[in-house]
Amino acid sequence: MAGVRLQDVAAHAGVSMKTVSNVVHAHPHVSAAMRERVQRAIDDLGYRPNALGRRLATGRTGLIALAFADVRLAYFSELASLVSAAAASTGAGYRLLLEETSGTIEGERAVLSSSEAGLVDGMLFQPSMMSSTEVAQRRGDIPMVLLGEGAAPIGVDHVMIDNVAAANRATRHISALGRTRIAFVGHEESGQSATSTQRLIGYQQGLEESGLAVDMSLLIPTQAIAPAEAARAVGAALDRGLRFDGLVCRDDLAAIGALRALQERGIRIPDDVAVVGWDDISFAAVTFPSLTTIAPDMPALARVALEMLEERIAGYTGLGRHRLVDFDLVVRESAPAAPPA
Amino acid sequence: MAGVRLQDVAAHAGVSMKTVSNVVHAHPHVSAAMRERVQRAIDDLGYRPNALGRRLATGRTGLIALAFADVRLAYFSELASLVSAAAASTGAGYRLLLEETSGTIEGERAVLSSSEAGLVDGMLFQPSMMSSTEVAQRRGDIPMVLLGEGAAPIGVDHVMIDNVAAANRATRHISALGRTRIAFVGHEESGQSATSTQRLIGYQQGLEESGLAVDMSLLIPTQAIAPAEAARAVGAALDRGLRFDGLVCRDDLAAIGALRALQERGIRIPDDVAVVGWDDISFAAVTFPSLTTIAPDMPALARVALEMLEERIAGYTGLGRHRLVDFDLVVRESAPAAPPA
DNA sequence: GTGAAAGCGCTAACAC
DNA sequence: GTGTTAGCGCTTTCAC
Repeated sequence: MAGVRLQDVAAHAGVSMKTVSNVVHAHPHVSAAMRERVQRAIDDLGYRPNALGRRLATGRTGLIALAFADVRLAYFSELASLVSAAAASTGAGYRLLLEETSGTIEGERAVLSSSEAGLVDGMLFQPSMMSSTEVAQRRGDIPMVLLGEGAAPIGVDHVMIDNVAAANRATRHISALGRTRIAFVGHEESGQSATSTQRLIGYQQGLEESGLAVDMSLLIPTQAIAPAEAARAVGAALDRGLRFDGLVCRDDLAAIGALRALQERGIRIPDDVAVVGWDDISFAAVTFPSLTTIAPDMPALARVALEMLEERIAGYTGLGRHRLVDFDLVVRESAPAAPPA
Repeated sequence: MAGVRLQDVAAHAGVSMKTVSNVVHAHPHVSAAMRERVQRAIDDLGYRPNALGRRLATGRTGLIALAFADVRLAYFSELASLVSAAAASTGAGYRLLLEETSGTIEGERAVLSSSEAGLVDGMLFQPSMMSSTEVAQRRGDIPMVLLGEGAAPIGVDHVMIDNVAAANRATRHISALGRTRIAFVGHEESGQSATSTQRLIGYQQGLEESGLAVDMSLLIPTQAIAPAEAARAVGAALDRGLRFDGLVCRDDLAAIGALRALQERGIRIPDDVAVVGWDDISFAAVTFPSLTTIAPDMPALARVALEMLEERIAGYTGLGRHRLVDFDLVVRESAPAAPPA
């Protein structure tokens, strides 16, 4: 039955609204008899509290926005699922409002400047393009935690993994296999993201620590974050004669594309080229060969981000905190462990 | 500035709330001078209308729930992205609330019986387990459109593709390649879903129409909808001596797993076994070999579902409508087109 | 064209 | 323990 109000239940049970409210909220101080009487009225009428009324009165909506480029990217859908579960199991039982920015600056602006206030209690935002100054300007006063590699404004919390360290580790894993020409694929051709920049720095570090020279010709940029585009770029590089025996990929999507480009040309993985991906998306375990990849501790990331957001929602106004969560290198077939020395 | 109310703007501008409201809503009957004066006050104070107040007053929240098993499944994340875009571009500019059921009956119940009313204007729901009678009982009176293969209660709208026809088509595509032992993989071992049932019927039809006998031993069930599980099941079947030269997969996830199981054993695709998937998820185009697969017209599905939902939200109360959207067979490497006869 | 006032459904402080 | 009542911020009818 729609349109049954707290008022109606109270009238039906012959009590006041407050008493009904007490029963609905399982307040301790209600006599059993009263509780039963009210409950009967609730059931009779099929009463369901109206979320909006409650929310207006309490000022809390129980909703948090999760904003990122595109759910179709496996990394983000896995993040969304984790955050959704973590948010639901929090004390407040938050639900998730999904916001896609399509990775464009316009999309990101739209998400931040949505003219209405108060719809969500807070926001988890992974910018792709927006500078930290613009984030600072545009976010209203909504509690916010930033995800990912971009710099964070001074007052905003931020969670990420140490991308430089991870890329370094991936690169050294390949060099430990005795590979000496290690390429990198998947960074933007122009307008490079903070993510790519950090991973490239780590890659370079890894080469240097392995005693390998950095060779700019081994950098294979792509025009989009998509396997097909990575396949095209790697294929083109191979076809114009570029040779390498190891490949660090900006993400698993690039790795999957690279796998295809290599296999199409009869190049064996890992024998001829060892490949390391990034993100450990679920498909990484079932490609053939399966992908060795950097696995961010996603559950921790979701948890930490949500914890900080809850603190912000609760009123914490300290300076922006910067948290690193762990990562691991998951070793699979595309770049196996080095044989013991 | 937080906490600036319509009231405050009115006071600041020295006008009534109604006038401010008129300006905010770009009402025609406001003098230019007044409009400017009010606008200045809005800007001065940094006023942003509070979503909750508005929603309480209008009764519309501008939110719709999208409920399905798990966003991490590529089919669902692609659906979510499409629906999100379509919803945003609708007149009402709906935003998406993401609800995951984890494909369990408990999860589905939780989504339907969320005790609060009024949070969302309507709901798009793809049940995996719940019977149509239970859906009918549990959905309150919230406007709802069902997605997917399950039967719909009499009063509820429903969109899907013709699964029987699609499975038939997939099967005949393989038989047209001259294959005679065509297996099916990916249906549940027990507690079979409506989805699997319909696809199996179409598979059987396709065999019969191709003059092939149905052989129950060629049915390879899996214990979960996941590539790794399909790889295990197909691998086990091969290892115990099952032989087939064609494979219809319940979905692309099963197909990806099957690809791996076959390749691990040196079986060539499509030469030894032709494989057809289902859903045309983005990875289907970049596996090696790439997947021939059933491609539902997802944009149409999102559009039709949303249209019907909007009509329901607007008050339409007719009987449940049942809409089929188109599908196509996308031919790629894993099961190429038959050579001309 | 602009203003006053009555809700929308609920919560919570305060009184009984 | 239970009832009263004043909001939460906005929309909207109806006067002016």
